[in-house]
Amino acid sequence: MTNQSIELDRVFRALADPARRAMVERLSRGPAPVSELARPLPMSLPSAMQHLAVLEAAGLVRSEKVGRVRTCAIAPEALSQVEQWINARRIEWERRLDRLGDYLQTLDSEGESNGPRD
Amino acid sequence: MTNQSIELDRVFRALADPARRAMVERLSRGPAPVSELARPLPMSLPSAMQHLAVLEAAGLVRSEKVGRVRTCAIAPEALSQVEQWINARRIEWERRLDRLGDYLQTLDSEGESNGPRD
DNA sequence: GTGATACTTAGTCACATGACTAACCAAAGC
DNA sequence: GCTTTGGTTAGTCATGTGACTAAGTATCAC
Repeated sequence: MTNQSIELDRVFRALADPARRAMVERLSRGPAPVSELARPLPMSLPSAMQHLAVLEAAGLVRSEKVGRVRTCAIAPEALSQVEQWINARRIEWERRLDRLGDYLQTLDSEGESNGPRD
Repeated sequence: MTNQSIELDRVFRALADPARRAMVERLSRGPAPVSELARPLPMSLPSAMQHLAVLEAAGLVRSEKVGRVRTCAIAPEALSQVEQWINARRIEWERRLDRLGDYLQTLDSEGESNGPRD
């Protein structure tokens, strides 16, 4: 279990909740205080704060308190990790499908000439 | 709570586990029977099957049983949903940062000419 | 300095998750 | 046909998650 893997765990898990995704969506459009993030959500403020804590633990959100207001902002680096993982998978299966395509085409050519043409 | 959102929940949640990601990684390289997916994992076969069920419920994996062997394959469509969501967020914050950049440049120009030049 | 505002902490509770063993079913192999 | 193999189901259990209320702290506005 690498550190890499544990971070991915946290990021995927953090995004696996509509309330938390709503917060990320809001923050993608600019920084906001806790109360503004919590207001649209159908839950109490403490519950919303818990979600926020999950996002911060995953590195998706940074926040800073000034006076009595905590302002939150998105931290895009964490998302790029997810993108990289997905891209790696896509590359693997596309390469495989290419090989498969080549193979099928080979079969096809062999069919035309009624045997391999080496 | 849209259907879209519920699907995203399931996909993110499914990927938030190293055992399940390992299965997806394996299947990206080609189809495999249940036992091959389970073998490298540090858990019993029934536990592995449960993980597999989560992946299937999320639409990330399809499987078909022939004889006594169930062969699993990746279903790439589900992953593209995730990609789309992440891209949408990136577009939002990049647009915002562009606007911010423009604004800062405006301030800069105003500084040079010592006032707005309209 | 008193009250409202903006969080924060603590404590509780229901339910979901993820692991296990044991037992079971059905197709192969001999 | 009996055994092995590959998968499945059932039932149990510990832990994690996500919600709440109540109460506390630290600013800010007057």
